[in-house]
Amino acid sequence: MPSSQGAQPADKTPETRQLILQVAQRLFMEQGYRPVSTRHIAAACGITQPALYRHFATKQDIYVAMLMEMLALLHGRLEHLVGRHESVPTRLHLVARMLPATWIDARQMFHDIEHELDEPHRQTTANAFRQQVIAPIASLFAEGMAQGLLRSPDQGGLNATEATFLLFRLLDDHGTPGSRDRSSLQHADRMVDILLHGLIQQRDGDT
Amino acid sequence: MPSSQGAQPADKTPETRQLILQVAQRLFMEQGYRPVSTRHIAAACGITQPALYRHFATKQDIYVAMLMEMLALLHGRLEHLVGRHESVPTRLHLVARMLPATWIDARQMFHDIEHELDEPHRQTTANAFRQQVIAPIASLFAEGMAQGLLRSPDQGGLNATEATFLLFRLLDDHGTPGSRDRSSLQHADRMVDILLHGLIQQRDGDT
DNA sequence: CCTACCGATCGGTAGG
DNA sequence: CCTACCGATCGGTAGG
Repeated sequence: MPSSQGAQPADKTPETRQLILQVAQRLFMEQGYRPVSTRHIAAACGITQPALYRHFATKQDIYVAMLMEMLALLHGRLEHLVGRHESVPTRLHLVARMLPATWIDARQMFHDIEHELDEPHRQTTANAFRQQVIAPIASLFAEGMAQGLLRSPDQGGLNATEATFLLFRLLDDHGTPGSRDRSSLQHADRMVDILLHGLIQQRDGDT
Repeated sequence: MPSSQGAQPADKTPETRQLILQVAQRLFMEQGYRPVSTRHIAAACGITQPALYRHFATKQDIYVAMLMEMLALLHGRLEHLVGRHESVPTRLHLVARMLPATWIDARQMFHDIEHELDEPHRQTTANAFRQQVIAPIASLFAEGMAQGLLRSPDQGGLNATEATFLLFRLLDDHGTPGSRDRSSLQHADRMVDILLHGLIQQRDGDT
């Protein structure tokens, strides 16, 4: 009996892990955490469900590992945009235009992190999100405040981190009617414009 | 055999239905749709789970009935505030201050409506929400545009419905750090102020 | 990497 | 309004 070490046609493959993460990303981003069962992921990978557990200890670990890859990708793009030699508003527009393409559905993701992960996994993802995504964007807002361009908290504005979370809420247009035919680039530009200038009519012409 | 009509100590009670809705509202608003099982609701009401089905055909029906009561309450308060003789910005502040108290967690509710209800129930709730909540607030934005106070879509602004959804997204501060010690009234005022004037520094002093 | 299976939980029904 | 129970699905494990 000691001939069964587990060496089928494709066992312990190191690339299967990447396939799982790829498939999991697509499914989790489309449907959220709960509705995507470990059996769904396995089937989409062409393996059985228990085989998943040779690469990840729990379903939560699959989700977190996938999220980490997404955050790393996003971080690279953010650093690139934030470091450009452009005005703060211009760079805010660039960031806002890039985010929805990489991000897909931030609202769903926040919901899953809050409600489906246990405390350790929640801590891990929250920290990574803060460092890789929030921090770069917040530095942009901070720069605008240092220049006197943006209102600081004591001038009726927000601190840099609050402003960043607000930007995320603005960009999230799921459930808004008419969001289908509007291009996401137009929407991003519009939201940044309103965030900067507000809805009140500017008086540079007449009324 | 026609002696079993079902008449235990407390059967078919008409007030049990109200108790169920009351309990369901508390649980659903605290935890969301999925985690609150029909057994939880029944236990909190002091009855068994199958007894629920004497008052509601499905779990979704409980949720929708509860939502309808909340929307009706909210509608009354909105009509009252919107009809006041105050400026549009003042009434927007009043509405923004009232919403979080009645609403609790709009993000969770939207998520549940989208992901946990089937198409008929989703339609029902979406229509009620649009008519009882969105419409009154949108009329306020429309009034502001008619006065030339707020930017219309062709002036870089939003139409009244889009502006209303945006207001909801602004008021939703779940997950924002520091949202614990900030009073919800302060937060509401701040968000309306930013929605109206933006984050750009106004030049009415120097700089 | 597989087959087989566990314990738990769910919404809902049968039958009285 | 109750007891008892159904069929389905879930995450995860045993054992090879």
